[in-house]
Amino acid sequence: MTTDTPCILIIDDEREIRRFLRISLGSQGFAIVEAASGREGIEQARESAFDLILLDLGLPDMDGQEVLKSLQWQGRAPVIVVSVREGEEEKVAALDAGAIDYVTKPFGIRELLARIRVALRARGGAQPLPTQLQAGDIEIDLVQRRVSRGGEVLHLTPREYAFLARLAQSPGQIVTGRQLLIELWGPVFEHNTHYLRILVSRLRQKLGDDPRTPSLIQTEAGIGYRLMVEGDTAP
Amino acid sequence: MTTDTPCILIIDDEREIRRFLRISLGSQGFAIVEAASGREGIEQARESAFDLILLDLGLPDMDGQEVLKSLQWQGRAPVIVVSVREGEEEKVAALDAGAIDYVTKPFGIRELLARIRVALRARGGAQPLPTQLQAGDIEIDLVQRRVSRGGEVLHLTPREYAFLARLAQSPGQIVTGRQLLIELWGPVFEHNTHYLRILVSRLRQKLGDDPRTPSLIQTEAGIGYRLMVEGDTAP
DNA sequence: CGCGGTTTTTACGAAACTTTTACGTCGGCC
DNA sequence: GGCCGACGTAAAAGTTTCGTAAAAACCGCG
Repeated sequence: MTTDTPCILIIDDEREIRRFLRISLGSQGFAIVEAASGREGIEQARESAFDLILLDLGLPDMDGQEVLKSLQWQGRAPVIVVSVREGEEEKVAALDAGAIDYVTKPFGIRELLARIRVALRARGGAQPLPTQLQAGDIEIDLVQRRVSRGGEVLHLTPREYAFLARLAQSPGQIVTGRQLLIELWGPVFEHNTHYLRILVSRLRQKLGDDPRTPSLIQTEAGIGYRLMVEGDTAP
Repeated sequence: MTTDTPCILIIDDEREIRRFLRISLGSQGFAIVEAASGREGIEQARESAFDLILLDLGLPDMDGQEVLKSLQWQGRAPVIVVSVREGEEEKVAALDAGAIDYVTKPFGIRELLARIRVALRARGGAQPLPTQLQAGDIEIDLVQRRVSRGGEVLHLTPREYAFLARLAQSPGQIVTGRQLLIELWGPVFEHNTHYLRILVSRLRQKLGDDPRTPSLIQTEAGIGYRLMVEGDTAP
């Protein structure tokens, strides 16, 4: 369940809403399962484990409170209620019935996404290693601001770390030399490409990466650099 | 801490709001502590453990995001943001900065109470924060406000202890010099970096830590400091 | 007021980091 | 082959950041 692609169950009877959510959430890297009725939703939730459930309270076949209650079992996924009803009593009832959040339609998708992130953070974020990625025998921990090689901690200068962290934020993708210069030094330094070469040289030495056959920091001549990673655990 | 009377910290500059919340929440059996400024709030939060923090983003002395960031250490209390600003960007920024909920003023007190119950409910399953940690032959007890070396209690000045305690609250992580200055001295002292150097120098002497090969307080030049603790190499 | 403990100011040598400078390498192309 | 451009490496020079000591200002307290 809590793999690199969080799985979300959407329980809503309106086809349009489901479509909207499926597209919006899907583009954020979530796996989506849909249910068009309370009965179907409860069934789905029983059958497989989800990381989060989005529940519309205004379902035709069952009372929202009933559905909420049915979703409360051990090891359940957190439920965010999405509803047209703004009444305070509704909200209190839903929250006290086990929902962890209540969003009223129409809602901003960006806010909903942020609240989903909160819910997922609260659920799996208890572990002390949320944003960590591996590339060969190199480990990059963006929370602890630490890079280690085979368990041994490496000491990187601020610039070196900033460079590596920037590449790590776009794992596997090319980052333009120009972009790196602008982001790390400022727009004025856009053309000081030799800064990058020196930085990369020192970094490769510290990381133990052969520039002839680089397995970590790859040079794309005339373009920029890219960080090769394996099975990245993106946030 | 998590006894039968949950303790809530209210950070808001408006006296009326504080009064209203104190009465409303107090009648529900919560213990209330108030802070009228961001700085005071951060201090309170650092000194004692709360079950929940209610934070107004529109504080006069500090930027809301700054306060929120400063409240994000290990074993922290969940933060519910209370704000007059309705903008979606504001909400997203606050939620992504670590808040677990965002309520816009004016709010219904019943809804706020329900959301508080949700937050406390979620916290129940959280891991107990380490109030005592070891680093080499140094022992730090955050409850008793005591630091000892090989069983012998060390005498630290208030500033020295505050510094060490702040590092201890994010064990293994880097704490920015800027952040330390803001949290220990106030936003005005953001650039007095030499305060930190002097403090660290005296601390290392007392703790018996060689600055050339520090095993306790590690300097990350240009960034900040980090406290090395037992088993810090992330599993 | 004077006192002990603490914080802040002041000053300077040492260390770390960045930038400059210089030179070597690889590969394409006339 | 030899020139050229893009890249990699090494070491020196320059700049910023650190660590430490000592003196001065501050502060609560008897």
